[in-house]
Amino acid sequence: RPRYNAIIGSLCREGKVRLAFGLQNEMVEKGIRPNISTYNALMNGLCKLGHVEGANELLKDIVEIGLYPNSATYNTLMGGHCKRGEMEKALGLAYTMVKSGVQPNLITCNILMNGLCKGGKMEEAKKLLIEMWDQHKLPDLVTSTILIHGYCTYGNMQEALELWYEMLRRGVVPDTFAYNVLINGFCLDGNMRYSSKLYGQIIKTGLTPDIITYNTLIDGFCRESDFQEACRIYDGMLNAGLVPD
RNA sequence: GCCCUGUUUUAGA
Repeated sequence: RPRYNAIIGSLCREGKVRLAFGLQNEMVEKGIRPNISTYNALMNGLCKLGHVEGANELLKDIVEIGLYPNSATYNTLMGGHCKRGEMEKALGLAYTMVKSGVQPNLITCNILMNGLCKGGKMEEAKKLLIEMWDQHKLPDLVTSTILIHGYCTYGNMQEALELWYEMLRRGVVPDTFAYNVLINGFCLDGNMRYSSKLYGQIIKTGLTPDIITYNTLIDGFCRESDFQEACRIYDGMLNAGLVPD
């Protein structure tokens, strides 16, 4: 069963939901009962395609079968609503979740945080962050990256930097993903000196810049009409053994 | 090694 779930999970992540449902049928035919993780994966696939109502129907099936929705079940649905900007529904689900005796976890918070930031509700996001501290759900790298991305998107680089340093002070270690977010923020801000500095930091800390790091920098230099530097970055990318996408 | 959260580029309307 775990093997089926793993395959169904990755199919759903790629949006091949039809195939995933086919595999689920195959499981049943072989007498393997799909468990909650199987259904969570399928719900995730539907949500990724924007079919949140389909995922909701699946939730009803889950309960009818006698399976118990867990935190991943609710998190998946909440993420689907957040992606459509339906924050009220997402928050309503958080309430349903608690009422059903399922504890929201850090991922629940991160999903809500992302929904708020993407919707431009940075004040609400800040409130959620405070509430997380109160509930002893310490923000992790993902939480911080979401908030930093939010501030970068709205051009508030000083707030983004403050959060970055606050995160470092807490001993959270950024990965290439997090660096990419901040680099992009400075690129959008036209501050290629800082972007380049951060690129250097990635390497200095023993991390590896990825294709997105390079794409971001190339785009940043092109926006500044510094095509010479953009080409140098491009060459650096090839030297690093990466293939342009 | 079963499921859920964070990053780049995207014309027109």
